[in-house]
Amino acid sequence: MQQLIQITDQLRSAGRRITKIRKTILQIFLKKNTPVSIAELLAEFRKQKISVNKTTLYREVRFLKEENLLHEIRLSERSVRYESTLSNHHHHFICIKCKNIEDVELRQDLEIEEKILEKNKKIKILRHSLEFFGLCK
Amino acid sequence: MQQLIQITDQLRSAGRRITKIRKTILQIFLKKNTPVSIAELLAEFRKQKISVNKTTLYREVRFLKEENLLHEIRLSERSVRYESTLSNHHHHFICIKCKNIEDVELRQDLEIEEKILEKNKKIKILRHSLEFFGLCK
DNA sequence: TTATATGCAAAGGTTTTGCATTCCA
DNA sequence: TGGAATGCAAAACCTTTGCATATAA
Repeated sequence: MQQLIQITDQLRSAGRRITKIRKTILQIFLKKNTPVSIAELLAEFRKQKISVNKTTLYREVRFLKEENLLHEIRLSERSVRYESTLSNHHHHFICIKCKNIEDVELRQDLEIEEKILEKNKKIKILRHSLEFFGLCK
Repeated sequence: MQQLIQITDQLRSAGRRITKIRKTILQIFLKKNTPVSIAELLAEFRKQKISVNKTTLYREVRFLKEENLLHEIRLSERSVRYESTLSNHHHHFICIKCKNIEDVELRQDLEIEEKILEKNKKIKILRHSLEFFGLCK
């Protein structure tokens, strides 16, 4: 996987180590295309029979966020979710019944609206987060 | 306040009581135009020297949400925020430095995009949540 | 060999629950 | 008077912290 090598090189040159746990986390995020919670990460580790402490996962995920490799998403649940920053920019559709999360893309994204807002309000927009809620099936 | 009378009538005819606490909560939400957290509600009660327990606030806010009078917003912080459903549909801009929240409106909202998504994905969209993050001043 | 990564236990912050009591219609 | 609302304490849940130990480079 090209992306994984690129990331591990980046981390290594910043003096970080590529441990089994860190590599597994990166692989999970590169494989999944919907946002992942810590609980789901833990479950995936259990499934792969790799032992890990939840504190480590919390710490890792925060670290990867600081490295700009993950970003945070808060949906209508307590726990936070994370998603790889390497996937194309997109939004989410969440089914309020089955809680399933799907990626969605807009035909035309929000750059134009952002430019207008920046000008009118004299602000600088760095990112946005857009979620649609409804029913699937 | 016209809106308050309308709401209290609605609640009363559903067999609910208009207590001082409930009325105060409603007034706070009708006055504020940005999303309010439980901690902020508590502070506002203290300011008005009205005694209230935080459990009551959590319960009230959930009740008002079930009555479709409030809806929930999750920004990049632990606690949930609530906002009156009676205010015009809008989005939010959050300054990542000073944490200030501002209402923003799009020149053209997302109905068209929603229709396209509904058709392409065979889903039903009920609502959306859009937040911009950046820097103010 | 040494800074980085991990595990464990405990603490912290937010939200919910159970139950007894109060109070509005 | 009876159902609704409230308060209080404790529990539940998610996340962070402190510190000791292990480990990759």
